[in-house]
Amino acid sequence: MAAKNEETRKGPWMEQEDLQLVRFVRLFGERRWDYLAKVSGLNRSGKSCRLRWVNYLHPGLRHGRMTPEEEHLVLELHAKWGNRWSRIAQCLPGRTDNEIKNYWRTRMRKKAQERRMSTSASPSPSSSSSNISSSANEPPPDLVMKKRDGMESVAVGSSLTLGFGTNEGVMAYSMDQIWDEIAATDRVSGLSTEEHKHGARSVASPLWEHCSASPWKVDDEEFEMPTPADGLVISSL
DNA sequence: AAAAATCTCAACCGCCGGGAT
DNA sequence: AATCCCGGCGGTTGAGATTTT
Repeated sequence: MAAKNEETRKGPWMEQEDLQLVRFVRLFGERRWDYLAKVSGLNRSGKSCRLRWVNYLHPGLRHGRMTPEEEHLVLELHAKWGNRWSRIAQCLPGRTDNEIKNYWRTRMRKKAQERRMSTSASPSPSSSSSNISSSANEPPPDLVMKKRDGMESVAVGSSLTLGFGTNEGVMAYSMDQIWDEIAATDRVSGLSTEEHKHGARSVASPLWEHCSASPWKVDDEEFEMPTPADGLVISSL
C-alpha cells in the first residue's frame, strides 16, 4: 500500500486554507469533518478542520479578552462543574471551550504564583491544605486581574490577526479579510460580505439551525442553565 | 535599546462514546 | 452482537506577542 498521497498538513493555517474550509463548511455544513477534509482538498485531518472552524472561523465567535461578567460566570460554572469546559462554554455565547480552558489555566497559574509568594512571605502552616495542586479544581474566592488590564480586546470583525510563516515570509490576515475574500470570489452569486458572515451559518448547517434559538445549545440532560436560584450571583447579566 | 521573563492562544494528541455497518 | 469510524472533549505544548527589567 502506498502511503497517503501526501502527508497531512499540520501547524498554523494559511489564509487559503481558511478560505477553502469556510467555503466547504458552507457547502456541507458543520459535520462529516473527515469527508469534508477529503473533498475540500485540504491536506488536513477532519479533526483539524473541525477544530479550526469551531475555535476560529465560526461566525458566531467572539475573540479577545473576557469581560468581567464572563470571568465571573466561568468561576461560578467551574465551581459547579469542574473542568467541563465544553459545558461551561455553552453558557458563554461566542466563547469556545479552548478559550475558557486557556483562560482558566492562565488564571490558575497566576493564582498559584501568588500563593507561592504569600506562603513564602508568611510561613503559615495551615496554608498547606490549599496548595497549588489542589487549587486546580477548586475555585478561588475572587478574581485577580493585575496585568494587561489596559489591553483592549479585539473583536473578530475588526482587527484580530494571525501571523504565520510562508515561503515568501511572514504574512498576517484578519477574519475580515477572509470574509472579504470569500465575498469577492463568490460575488457572482450575489451574496454580500455581511450575508456571508451570517449566511455561513444559516445556509450550511442544520446544526446551526438547531442552535439558532440558543446557539450554544446543551443537550446533556443533566444540564441546567445556572440561575441565581442555583446560588449563582451574576451581577449585570 | 536589548534581553529576559511572562502571558496568550492556536493547535495537536489521546481517549472515549455514539452511531453506522 | 461485534467491530469500525467519526466526532467531541479535556489535557498539553510551543510559538509568538507583550511586558518588565
